[in-house]
Amino acid sequence: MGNTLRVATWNINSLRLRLKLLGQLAAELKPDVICLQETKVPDELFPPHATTELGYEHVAYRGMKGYNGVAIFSRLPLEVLPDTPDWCGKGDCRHLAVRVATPGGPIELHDFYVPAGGDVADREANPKFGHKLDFIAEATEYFRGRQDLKRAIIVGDLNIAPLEHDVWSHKQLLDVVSHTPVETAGLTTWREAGFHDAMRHFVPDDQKLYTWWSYRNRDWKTANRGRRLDHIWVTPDLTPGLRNLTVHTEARDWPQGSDHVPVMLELAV
DNA sequence: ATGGTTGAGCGTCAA
Repeated sequence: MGNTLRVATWNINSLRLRLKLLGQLAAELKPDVICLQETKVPDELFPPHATTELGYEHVAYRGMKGYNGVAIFSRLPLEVLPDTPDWCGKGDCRHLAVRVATPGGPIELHDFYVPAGGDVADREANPKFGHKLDFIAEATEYFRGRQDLKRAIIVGDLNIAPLEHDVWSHKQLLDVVSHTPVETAGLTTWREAGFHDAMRHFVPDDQKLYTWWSYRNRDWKTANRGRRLDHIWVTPDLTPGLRNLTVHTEARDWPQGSDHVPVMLELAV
């Protein structure tokens, strides 16, 4: 009934290396829109036919050499939102916002790749951690300034696992970047600036939910030391339309796969 | 406290 939209998000960790896997994602989940992070490809080297060959006629990307990079593939027409902030003034290709033309009206979609923050959870000792906290604070202020926002979705690798059961061991990860109290509080404050956690809408807070398993565990499935670093948030007006969530865990076993797995939300729009 | 692995692209840096 009505129009449903299937929105997927995936930290692909190199677009060019995993084009075939992107095709597998498209075939298995059949998303209408795919948001990618860590594409690691400068715009001038973006594979020109990658999107149309997969059936996505509309594409937007913002990439740079070596690191970062975001891209959005869509079956529906896209319009890139101009004048989005240059977060922390770094020009580092961590955000892309588009307007997706759905039959039910436009949806504003934000694709984020939040800084990982380095290894030491101290902004004095580790500037990368400070950058992460500053990025979160800027994003919070930006969305606080848009209190009227409706029909909007935030997806991406936010590099923070906010809840106790978003990590394999809450106690053992309290000092580990991605699950420290200052980060989880910061991410929650950002989300509460106007969004609902669409993944936890489907999976209760007391159940484990992961989207990332480190490459450094040889047998990731047995160890199962995962974290929920990837997120999908929606504005409250969209919550009655939430229909289904897929965390495509089997993608962690794809040959030469990413350390993140795709997540897809289906919602009536 | 450390190490474990991966990708970009050729130094290491970032994750």
